[in-house]
Amino acid sequence: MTNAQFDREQVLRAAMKAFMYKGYGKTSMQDLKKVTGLHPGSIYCAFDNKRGLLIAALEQYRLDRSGEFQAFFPSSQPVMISLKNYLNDIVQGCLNCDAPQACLLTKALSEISEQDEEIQQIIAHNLQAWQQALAEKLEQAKIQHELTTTRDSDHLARFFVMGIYGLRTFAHTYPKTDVLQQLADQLYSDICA
Amino acid sequence: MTNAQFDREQVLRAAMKAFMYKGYGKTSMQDLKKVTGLHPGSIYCAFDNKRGLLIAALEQYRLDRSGEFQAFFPSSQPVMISLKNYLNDIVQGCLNCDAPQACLLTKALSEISEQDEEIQQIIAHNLQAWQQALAEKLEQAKIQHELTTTRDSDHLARFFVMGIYGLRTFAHTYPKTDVLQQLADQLYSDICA
DNA sequence: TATTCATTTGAATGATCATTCAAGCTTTAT
DNA sequence: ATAAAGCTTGAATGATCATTCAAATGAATA
Repeated sequence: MTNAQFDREQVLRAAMKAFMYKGYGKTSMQDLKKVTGLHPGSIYCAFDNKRGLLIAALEQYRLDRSGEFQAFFPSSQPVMISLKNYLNDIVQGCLNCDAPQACLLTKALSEISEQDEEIQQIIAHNLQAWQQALAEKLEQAKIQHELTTTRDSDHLARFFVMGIYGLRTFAHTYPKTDVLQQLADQLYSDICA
Repeated sequence: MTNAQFDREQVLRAAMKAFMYKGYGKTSMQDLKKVTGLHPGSIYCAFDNKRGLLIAALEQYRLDRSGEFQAFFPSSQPVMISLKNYLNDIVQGCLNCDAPQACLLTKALSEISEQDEEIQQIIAHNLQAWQQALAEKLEQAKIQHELTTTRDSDHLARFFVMGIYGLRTFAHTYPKTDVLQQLADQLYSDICA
């Protein structure tokens, strides 16, 4: 019943990419067959159905992004420097049209939120975990006196993620480096103030 | 060939609502038949096809929102008061689950952007027109000395719309009045600063 | 080598979709 | 009242979709 003949991570990353590019609804099983190299039967055996594949891909996305996030914050470096690098990386990601232009989480959230409560919960939970991780970094920055503000770390983190959601949407309408960078810089300095 | 036997605006608003709720892809012609009260043949006669109906609905949405926007800024009232009211109204809109939770423009942008260049252009154009209208209001506020900042009105307007995009996405993950209001207030005061 | 068992495979299935169109109906003009 | 024209109607069409399953294949054991 279960199997692991194929590279699960590679399959999930291929599915992720397809879902990000076309959206969940418009990604057909034929598309998924093509990009994963798996035949329909194998996909159904491993993930139950298309929805199961999305759920597994969301989990892989969470793992990948979580690792990526932590890698941006080495203990050897001031937190706020890392945060700026992280933000700049997101700006670059918005401009790189070939790769995942949008975040899988926000893309899927926008598409599915009204239709599938369970998936909405998964996505909301992942986004909140990301926000919480950011809040922890900001709290650490406050403790290390890199960041001096009376505002609550949770409050700051919420505003920061809101800004990034907005930045990604904005990039869809106007993908120019300088404007996006300016917006990101403004967001960063509003956090510091 | 052409006809106007039915109430075009009413039909387009019904279609808008359906597209906002289910998304373009998942809204079937049967759904559209149900909500518009029009038979498939009539829809094809009036709008060519489903895509044509979307384009017409986007135009109606632009008209509706444009009127709504201007109504928020009566000349009898300070611009910045109107802006705050407008922002608060958006916060309420994010919480009103029954009605268009999301903006049709951003919802369609997220779903269609990679697939249909022409529709992407229409949406991007509409969003930029909205941003431009905001920039004009901010410029007016500066002239009337309601707003004292060295920052460019275009820059401010971009940051503002970015914030609203982000607010709407945030609301999908965490639709609590107080948190959204706090984020909106923060956005407003960051514009003023 | 022969046999058994699990996996892979892709064609078949049934549902749903956007779109079309010919028949029926209403309206308008004479 | 009659005829012509256009509009409404919803069943039919052909394509595409997610999903299934029986046959083919390969691996493992004896």
